Parts: sequence; C-alpha cells; structure tokens
Amino acid sequence: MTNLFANLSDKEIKKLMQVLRANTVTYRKNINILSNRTRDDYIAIIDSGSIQIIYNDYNGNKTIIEELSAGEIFGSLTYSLNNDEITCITKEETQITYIEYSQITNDEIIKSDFYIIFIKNLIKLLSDQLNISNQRIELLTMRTTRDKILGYFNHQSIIKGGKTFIMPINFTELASYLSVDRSSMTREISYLKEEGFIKTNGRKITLLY
Amino acid sequence: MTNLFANLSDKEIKKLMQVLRANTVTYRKNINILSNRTRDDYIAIIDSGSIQIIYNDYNGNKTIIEELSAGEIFGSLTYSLNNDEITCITKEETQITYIEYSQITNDEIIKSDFYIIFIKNLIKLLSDQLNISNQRIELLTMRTTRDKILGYFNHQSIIKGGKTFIMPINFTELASYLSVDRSSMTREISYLKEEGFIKTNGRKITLLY
DNA sequence: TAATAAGTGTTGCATTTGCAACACTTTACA
DNA sequence: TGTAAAGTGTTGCAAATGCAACACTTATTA
Repeated sequence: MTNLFANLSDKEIKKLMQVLRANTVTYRKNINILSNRTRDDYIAIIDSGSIQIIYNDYNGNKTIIEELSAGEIFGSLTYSLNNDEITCITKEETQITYIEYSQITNDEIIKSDFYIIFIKNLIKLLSDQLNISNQRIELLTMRTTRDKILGYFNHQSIIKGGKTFIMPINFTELASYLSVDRSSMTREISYLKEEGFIKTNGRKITLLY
Repeated sequence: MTNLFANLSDKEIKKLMQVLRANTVTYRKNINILSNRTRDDYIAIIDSGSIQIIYNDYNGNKTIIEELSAGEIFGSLTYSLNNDEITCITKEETQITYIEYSQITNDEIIKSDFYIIFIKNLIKLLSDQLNISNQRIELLTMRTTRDKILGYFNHQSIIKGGKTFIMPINFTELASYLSVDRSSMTREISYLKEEGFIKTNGRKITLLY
C-alpha cells in the first residue's frame, strides 16, 4: 500500500477513504486515464499497476516523460495536466484511487484522530516526489552523456554506500531516464570501461575512481 | 511575503513563526549557506534575495541546476542536500527563514486556529514547486534544442493565452533553463525565424504555426 | 519447451551540438 | 555620464550524439 496510508491501521485507512470521499477505479491496459476526468484539483494514487506520463508534441511526436508505479502519486498536485499535451496511459491493468484536493481539509476529517498522521504522510509523499524530480533534473542538466551516466552511477554509489552496487533499473530504462539514445549510451559506457573508469557485470557496476 | 503565509494576518504570521520555532538568517552575497547547517530535515524559505543550487562534478565542474528567488522554498523537503555534491550559494544579500520539519506538527501548533491554513499553504507550496520541476523535466527530456525551444514557447503561449507573448526570462537564462549552449540556441532560433515558424522582437515572441 | 518479446552491444554515418572567439548592443551603477 | 558588466547574434570547427540496422542474449509466456 502507498505511503499515504503509512502508520495507519486497515480500519483507519478504510475510515479515511470514506471521510475523504475517495473513489477507486480499475483500468485495463493502454487506457488514457485522464480522457474523461474533470479539471478539478485531485490527487491520484496508484494502488497497483503502472502508468506512463506522455508529452504529445506539436507535430504528433510522443515523449515518455515519466513512468509511475504502485505507491506513487500524480495529479494536479504534481503535474499541470489541464492541457491536452499531456496524457497518462496505463501500461498494464492498473488500479487508481482519486481524492479531491478540496476534501483533504473537509470538516469531518479535520476532527478525526488520525488527521495529523495523514497530513504528515501527504507532505512526506509530495516531498519525496519532489526529491525524485529534482534528482532527475540534476542529471538531465548535465552537458554530456558521459556526465549523466557518471552522475547517475555516483548517486547510486552514495545511496548504496559503496563503489559497487546493483542498478535498480535496466540499461534501456536508464537511457530513457537520462533522456539519451540507448545505443549512444551503451557506446559511452564501453568507452568508460576501456578507459578504466568503471567495471560492469550485468546491472552490477563498480566505480574504479 | 511567501505563499507559506498566505491568508494569514501579520499577527498570525508572527505567532506562527514563534510556535514553529522558525529562525531567520541574513547572508551576504556569494555565501555557501549550507556549509554549517545540520543534516536535520528542514524547510528553508527565501524571504528576499536569491540563491543558486549548484552541482559539483566528480572532477570539479560546476553546473547550476536551479535558481530560486523570494517566495520559493528549498531544503530537505525539496532536495537531497545531505551530500557535498550540492551547494547553495547566495547570488546577492539574501534572507532565509528556517523551519525544522519536525516542528510542523508540534503540540502547540496543532491546537492553533490557523493550523489548517498553514498546512494547506505548505501543501500548495510543495505542489507548486513539484509542478515547476515536472514542467522543466518535460522540456529537458526533449531530444533536440529545437524541440526544447518550441516546447517552452508552446507552454508560454498556453499560459499567456495567445500566440504572442513576452518571455518572463532572457535568452541567456532560457539557455540555462533548457540546459543547452546559448550560442547553439540562438542559432536554432535564427533557423526557426528563417523557416517561418516564429517571429521575435526582443523578448516578444510570436508563434506563426 | 518452443516461440515471441524484451534487452543488450556494436558500428557507420549524418546531423546536431558545444565550444571558442568575435563584434555589437543594452543595462547597471560608481 | 562614462565605464564596466551583462546580454545578444554570428560563425568555423571538432566532438558528441541520434538514428538505423544489425546480431546476439536473456526473459516471458502460450
């Protein structure tokens, strides 16, 4: 279950959902989930499955900006979704819970015992998402593919606490995350290996500097 | 004053700051404001002035990731600042208010009348910042300089509600925002003008498509 | 387990881009 | 108001990158 409900019992979660007037929808694969929603402010929580956030170009090109999976949130709190340049497509069967933004301070919930916990969870969730976005900006602003790769590896190394670590995503996904051509990225990684900066074995990376 | 205190009277703001145990610091120009802070979670609000968030490369290069000015927030809620790769430098004399994250749910503030307003403001602020970050990611993930420029112009056009608009930043700042070489960007804009996609007059842009 | 899909690594080539070095204009401020 | 600083536009060139087209390996699943 998502962090929005951390430190709450099943019973409290059930109550919370009710008080928040949350509603849950299940979508099949490849559904544009925003097509028939209103423009009101809302929070969408991915209960299960995953979605892609796609930018539609002025001349029909599509760019995958981001992939979100279970536990993550999106909606007007995280994206300006009120234009037709952005679409959200389910990658698989996906269950989503919607909460109207205005409900998070309704009279009933304010009085409840677990309101502070819920608010803290929401702030934490937004904050985490912001950290994730800013982390990615940090990499995307780097000039060269080499810098992006090393920037990513470096960050992983810090997180995992060692010069050797296992990448949490595959190389195809990494290329997409860094927004570079996959084959160019592979080429650059080969150079890095030749020049003795790194060693790789599948997703296992070792920094040699 | 920042949005964190929207819909609150001066008196309430003063009380709030006190209850939150907020403290305000003024820095001179070119000061590394994180150098002597603890690693605890905190929110930093820029009261006046501006700062740059800078990434320090593995071999000494510096990349300006972002510039923040009055009213904006940063801190552990928005950036992972607990490593020495990131530094925050004041661009001018800058006043910053710090609030410990743990204080936002302390016993005293929870009981206050204006707590709900404060919480809504905080969530709004985080949410706005997240929208700004995600908006930038949308542009940074685009393949070519041309796409980034048109993506930016397009977005401005939507915000301003017309094919003609005034850019809120200058071209040098735009190049930095899109993370492309300024001269390459100027070249690409020239091509766009030649090919009849756009017209420019200083910061006034007109889309012709 | 056979067949299909997804992921990886390589390479040639054209294009895009960054870099450097200009000249020129506009803005800031002592 | 004069001078320095900041911003703009241009261009040649080298380097980096995207694209396309492969072959090959590793999952996935009917």
